[in-house]
Amino acid sequence: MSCLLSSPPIPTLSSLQTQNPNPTKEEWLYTSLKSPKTPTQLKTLHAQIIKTGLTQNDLVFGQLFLCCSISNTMNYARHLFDKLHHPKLFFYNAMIKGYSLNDFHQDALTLYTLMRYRSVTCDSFTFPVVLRSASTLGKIHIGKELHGLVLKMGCAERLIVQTAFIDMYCACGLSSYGRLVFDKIVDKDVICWNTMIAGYIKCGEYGYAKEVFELMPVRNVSSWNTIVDMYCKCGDMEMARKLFEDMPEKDVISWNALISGYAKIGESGEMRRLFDEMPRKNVVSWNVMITCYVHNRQFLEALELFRVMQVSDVKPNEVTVVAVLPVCAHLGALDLGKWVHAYIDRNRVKIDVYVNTALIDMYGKCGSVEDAKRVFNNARVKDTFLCSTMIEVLGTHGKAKEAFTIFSYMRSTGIKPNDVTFVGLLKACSHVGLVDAGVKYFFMMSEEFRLMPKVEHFGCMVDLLGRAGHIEEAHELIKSMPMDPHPIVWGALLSACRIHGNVKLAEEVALRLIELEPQSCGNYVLLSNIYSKAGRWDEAANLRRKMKEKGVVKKPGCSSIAVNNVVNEFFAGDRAHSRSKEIYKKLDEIVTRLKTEGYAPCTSSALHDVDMDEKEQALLHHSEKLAVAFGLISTDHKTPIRIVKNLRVCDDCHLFLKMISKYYNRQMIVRDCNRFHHFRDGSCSCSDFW
DNA sequence: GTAGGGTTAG
Repeated sequence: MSCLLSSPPIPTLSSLQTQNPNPTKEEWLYTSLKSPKTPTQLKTLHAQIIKTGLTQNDLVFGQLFLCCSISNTMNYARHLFDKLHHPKLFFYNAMIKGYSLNDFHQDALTLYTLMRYRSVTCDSFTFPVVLRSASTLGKIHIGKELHGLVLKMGCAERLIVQTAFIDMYCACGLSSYGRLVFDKIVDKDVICWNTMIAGYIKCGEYGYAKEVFELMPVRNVSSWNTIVDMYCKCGDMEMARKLFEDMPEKDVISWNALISGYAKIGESGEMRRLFDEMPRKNVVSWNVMITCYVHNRQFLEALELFRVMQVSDVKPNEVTVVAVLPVCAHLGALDLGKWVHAYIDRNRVKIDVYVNTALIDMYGKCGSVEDAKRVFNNARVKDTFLCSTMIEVLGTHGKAKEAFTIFSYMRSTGIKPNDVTFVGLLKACSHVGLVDAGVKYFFMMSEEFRLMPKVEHFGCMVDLLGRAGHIEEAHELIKSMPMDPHPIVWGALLSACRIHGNVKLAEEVALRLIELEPQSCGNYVLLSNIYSKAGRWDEAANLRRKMKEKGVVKKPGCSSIAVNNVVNEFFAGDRAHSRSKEIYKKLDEIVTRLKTEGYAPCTSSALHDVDMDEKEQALLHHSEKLAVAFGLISTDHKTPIRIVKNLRVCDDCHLFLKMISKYYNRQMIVRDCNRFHHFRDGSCSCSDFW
């Protein structure tokens, strides 16, 4: 839908008249076809071409194909193409070029094969385009065949064709073949040299790249940029910096290359200095910066830069929003995410499969499955990533059946699942306890799709079996794993033991885990909770002493809630918020109210070795309780409260939230570190199973 | 020919 919005309208006759007072119908149509169109507009234009009798006019009709390609509607172009009885070479070229520009390289190659089968002779316009597709897909046999053909046809001397061969061979990993072509060329231009250098870099042969660079008789900015980027890619920033300083002239790409070099090694300080210093910035400069901040988990810096970018003279594009959306996802800031989505529509940012994937992930992680589904259904291009993301979202929200439907969709449309797809499916099964389905998918992976289960898949299976109470089977599965079980796998077994009260095995597993990752607090906390629940206070105390000795600090619980686009963070017992007084007052009121309804704090969740009263206090000031209290005083009663927590929700908070949803008649959506809880009318979507 | 992008087990 947003694609419809993003197409500029067809220019009217009057708007063109300012440049050309009397355009002919032909000129008018040709000009119209220069900018992207919606499918409806394309149909209208096609009808006009037929009406005007211009179907024989290669220039106008060919432009229609090219217009389809810039409008992302290659299906329509193909529909028109298939109606032609004997398509001319010109139309094959236009179609292949269209496919290639839209990155449908397989379609480009298939059409090329059809063309050969129909004995249509290619020309020098066909070769570079087909070569590009062949090299992108690494189809060396097509590349070689083309090479033979070109030699036979005698158009091998064209520099552009030669250059395309160098590129193709190098992209297929055969730099020595590329070098043979390169060496035979008599009048090499600078593009040819640059392609050879880039080819060596693609093959990881940096030494040769440098050698060719030094041999160049004339270098342009691109040559320097390529070589500077090469040093950045290897992380040799010293050399990159030296070359950058030596460059006779620099353009924005030179600066971007260097900045992204610092970004890659995480030196955000030096990156920022250069960014502030550069004379002119383009959209890539901003994107490199924002992406780097996101990767370094400097989310607030990323958002701030995105804000500054909007008042700069550079417009954000699809790459920018793909960088920013994960920030919303991470913060669970639904309103902010929705704002970015609206921004995309309002500013006609191109919506491609990356943007859609990021949107689905954002909506999923912000708790709005409905919005995620809407984006999925409207997505014109669906690929493995997009579908896997949708499956993952449905799974974490406990909608296993719908996740299976997406998987069936993938199978019926030929979208190949990958290992991540199966992680999503297995997770979906384990959240709702569908053991049989999980086992089915686990075996399907290798038997039907030739994907070997990785440690992640074993982790999911242990979780699935363990949660459903098949603890022994889960344990057996770990023992039978072909690889070393990652601590996460043992962790899955441990939490199963916790749910099903298997103290004996829990102890064994937890001690092993503590040995494996002595600095991770979670294992101590889990085991200590298990001891406390079993009334083994001494051992719980012992464990805490051990923790202290090893200098392990308990990761503080932190919950965040976004109100009016401001993210409010709360730590347990935190009094830093500006409305702290009101929040604690509200919390007192809630507790008093819920106690009259039968709420009794379940103190076994508290780790502290203190008396009952203090234990209760610590419990009552858990971060999610503070966040909920804040939500209740700062939003109206119809607004669902959305909270993101960094740890797992404890038993007590879970009960507390269920009761609030009933007695305060409030919907609450809580994302903990591994799933969603939708609280409503006194119950939770996880069925107390988490 | 050169800079920037999406999913992943406790």
